[in-house]
Amino acid sequence: MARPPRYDETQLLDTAVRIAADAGPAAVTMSAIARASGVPNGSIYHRFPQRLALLAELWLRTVEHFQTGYFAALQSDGDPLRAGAAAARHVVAWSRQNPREAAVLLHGPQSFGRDEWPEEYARRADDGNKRVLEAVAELAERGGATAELEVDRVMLAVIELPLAVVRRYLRAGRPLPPHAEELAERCAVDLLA
Amino acid sequence: MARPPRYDETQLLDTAVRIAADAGPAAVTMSAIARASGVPNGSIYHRFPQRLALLAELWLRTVEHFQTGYFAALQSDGDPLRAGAAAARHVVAWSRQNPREAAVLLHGPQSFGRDEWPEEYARRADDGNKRVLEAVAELAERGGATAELEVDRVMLAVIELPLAVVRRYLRAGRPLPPHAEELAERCAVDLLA
DNA sequence: CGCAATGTGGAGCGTACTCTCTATTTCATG
DNA sequence: CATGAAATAGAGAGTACGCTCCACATTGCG
Repeated sequence: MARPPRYDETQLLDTAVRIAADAGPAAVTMSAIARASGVPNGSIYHRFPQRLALLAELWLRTVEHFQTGYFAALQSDGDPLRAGAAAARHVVAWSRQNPREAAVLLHGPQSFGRDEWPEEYARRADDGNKRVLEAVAELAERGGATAELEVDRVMLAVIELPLAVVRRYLRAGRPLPPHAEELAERCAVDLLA
Repeated sequence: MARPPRYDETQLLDTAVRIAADAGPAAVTMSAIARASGVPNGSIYHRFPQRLALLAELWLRTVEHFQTGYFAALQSDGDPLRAGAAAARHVVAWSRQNPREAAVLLHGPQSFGRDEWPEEYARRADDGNKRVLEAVAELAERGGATAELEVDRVMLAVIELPLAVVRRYLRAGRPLPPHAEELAERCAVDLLA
């Protein structure tokens, strides 16, 4: 016995991602989302109690979307070298298929107000981070890397380095070249070997 | 026959760098600089005609400061492998000595309004970029790399990868660990070999 | 000392943004 | 059809920021 919702969070977050990718996180204002989506100002506050909650959801939705595929790639192969290669390749491939979400990822949580998020969101972000760190640490162990410097190198190979490849092109406003996956995978393998 | 200046650009830019490093580029407002430096609002506009000019100078001063040492490292050795290793190590060492400026570097020019800079500043930024690209391309050539994928790999090894090492720690708010230089150099060598 | 030249300092205008508040709309149900 | 729960819509209060303006201060020089 109630009026059905006319807008949903997804629609608003999609608009917010588009704005963030095109004009940076600072441009993701409630007014901008209202203008771009046609949803009135007040209706947005019906879905998100405050701007920081919207930014937090925007970040978490994006990073969690990324991580599902990333974990799958990391565990796709028993051989740690091949698993690492698959993970590195996945980062680039996913970014190619989701360039706007990739742009969000590259900005990092701080740009979306991470330090002022309500506890609940901060915890969700920490959990996700922890899962990634554990998965990569396990990969390093399977590969025989134990020293801190060795683990750092694995982390670099399967996360930071492929992201650096993506960043290099997206920051310049250019699309990813066809050989980007190849580049990231080969470099990752070289660092892991 | 005139009143001597009481404040100078350096003082204001130093404050701006501190704010940018601690709270992000968006926090670098004219009001924030005025509050943090004790220089009145109006006096800042005596040095910088508009906010974007200040942001542009902040970015350019930082990146040019970085590049002087970087070029020296790139040309420090005739052997391309050793030169690349020195460059990678320099990126980390410089970031360790200048953590706030390094934080600025990691944000990238877009975060400082690059797309809306007056022509003059945009050109200066382009020139600096071009010099770096040329220097790295020359290094790649000396190392026998000619294919586009090979040049990209060199670019990754001597710029993006060491920056990724720095980013990993600074983004988390932690200081660079003692072995960071070693990590960046070894990984760079592996990618160059 | 008076003058010209340059720098200062802070009040304040216009704008944009976050968030609130409330009248209004919509729909399942009795 | 009347009712009430849930959602909408948009005006507007409060705040911060970019930038302007101009009365005033500080110097070197004649």
